[in-house]
Amino acid sequence: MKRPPSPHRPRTLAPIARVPGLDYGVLDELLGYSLRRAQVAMFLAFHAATRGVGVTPPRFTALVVIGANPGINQSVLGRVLGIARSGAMALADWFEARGWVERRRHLDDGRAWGLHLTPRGETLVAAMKRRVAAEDRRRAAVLGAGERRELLRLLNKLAG
Amino acid sequence: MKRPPSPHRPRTLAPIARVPGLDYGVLDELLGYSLRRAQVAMFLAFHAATRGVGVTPPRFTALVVIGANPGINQSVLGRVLGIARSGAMALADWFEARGWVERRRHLDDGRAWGLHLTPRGETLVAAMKRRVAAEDRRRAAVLGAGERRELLRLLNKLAG
DNA sequence: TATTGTTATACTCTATAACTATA
DNA sequence: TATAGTTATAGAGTATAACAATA
Repeated sequence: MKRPPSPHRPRTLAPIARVPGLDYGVLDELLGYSLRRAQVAMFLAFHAATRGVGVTPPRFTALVVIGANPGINQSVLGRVLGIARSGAMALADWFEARGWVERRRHLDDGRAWGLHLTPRGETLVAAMKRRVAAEDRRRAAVLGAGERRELLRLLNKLAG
Repeated sequence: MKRPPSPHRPRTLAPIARVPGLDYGVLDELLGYSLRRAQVAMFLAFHAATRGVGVTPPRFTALVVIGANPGINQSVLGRVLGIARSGAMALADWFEARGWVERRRHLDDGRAWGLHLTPRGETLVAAMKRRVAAEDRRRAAVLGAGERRELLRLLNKLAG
C-alpha cells in the first residue's frame, strides 16, 4: 500500500523526541524550551481533533473569534492573531472559499468588512470547538484537575 | 530617521495582543492556546538575549546540544530538534560558515560527520547561554520562585 | 493624515524525494 | 537493505511595501 502523493503535512506530527543518553545542558532550565516542547505535544492533540479539515491553530483561533464577535473586521482579527493585515486577508479568503465565513459591509465604516460565520460555518465551528476542547483535556489528563487549573493560571500570568 | 531597508524580521516581535472587549470564547479554556501565548511571550525574552546575532531558538538549541554532546551527528541533531535531516544539514552549514562549528569525520563510521564547537563557538555559546538564561529568568520574574519551578514541572509532565 | 482592504513580492522554515557512499 | 549526508525542489506562513477608498 503506497501512500498517496500527499503534498505536505502542515507541521511536525511527532512529539519532539527526548533522545536518551543525550545531555540537554541549560535547556532543561529554560521555560522557553519547556514551553516549546509542551506546545508541540498539545499540537498533536489539536491535530487529532481537526484531522483532515485543514484547520490549523491560527485558523481555529480565527474561527472561534469570528464566531464570538460577529462583524469583527480583518485588521482587528490580524491583531488578535498577531499577524499582518495581509495575512488576515488570506485567512478570510480561505474561509470564504469554503463557505464558512462571509464578508458584509460595515454600516458605519465604508472601508471595513465585517466577518460573520455562515450557518454552515456555525455548525462546523461548534463541532470543532467540542472536539478540540475534548482532545485538549484528554491530552492534559496526565495532569490532575488541580494541576491543569494551576498550569493555566501560570501560563496566563506569564503571557501577561 | 528612516529605518534602513532591513529585509525581514525573523518572527513576531510583539506579544500576541489581548484585544480589550473581545470575546475569546473557548480559547481561554484551552491549554494549547495559553501555551502558545506564553511561548510567544518567552520568545521575546529570547530575542532580547540574542539580538542581532541571527540565532533563532532552534539554532540555539542546536548549539547547546552540540556543545554538550561533542561529536553528535547531523541525523541525531535533527531528531533532537524534531526536523528532517536536510534541515539539520542547513543548520550545520550555517554554523560552519560562521566558524562556530566544525565537522570532523567519525572514526568508526565513514558515513557520519561529528559536529564540534570551535574555540570561537565555545566562547560564543557560553556567553549566549548566560544571556538567554538570564533573560528567561527575568521575563519569568512575574512568577515567584516556587511558581516557576511548578510551571517547569507541569510543562515537562505535559510534554511527556 | 490615518486606517481598511487589497495585491504583489520576498523570505524563512521545513518537508519530500532522489542520489551517493558506507554499513 | 538500511542509514548518513547531500542536493534540489516545493509549500505554508507571514512580512513589507505600495496603492485606492474612506475616515
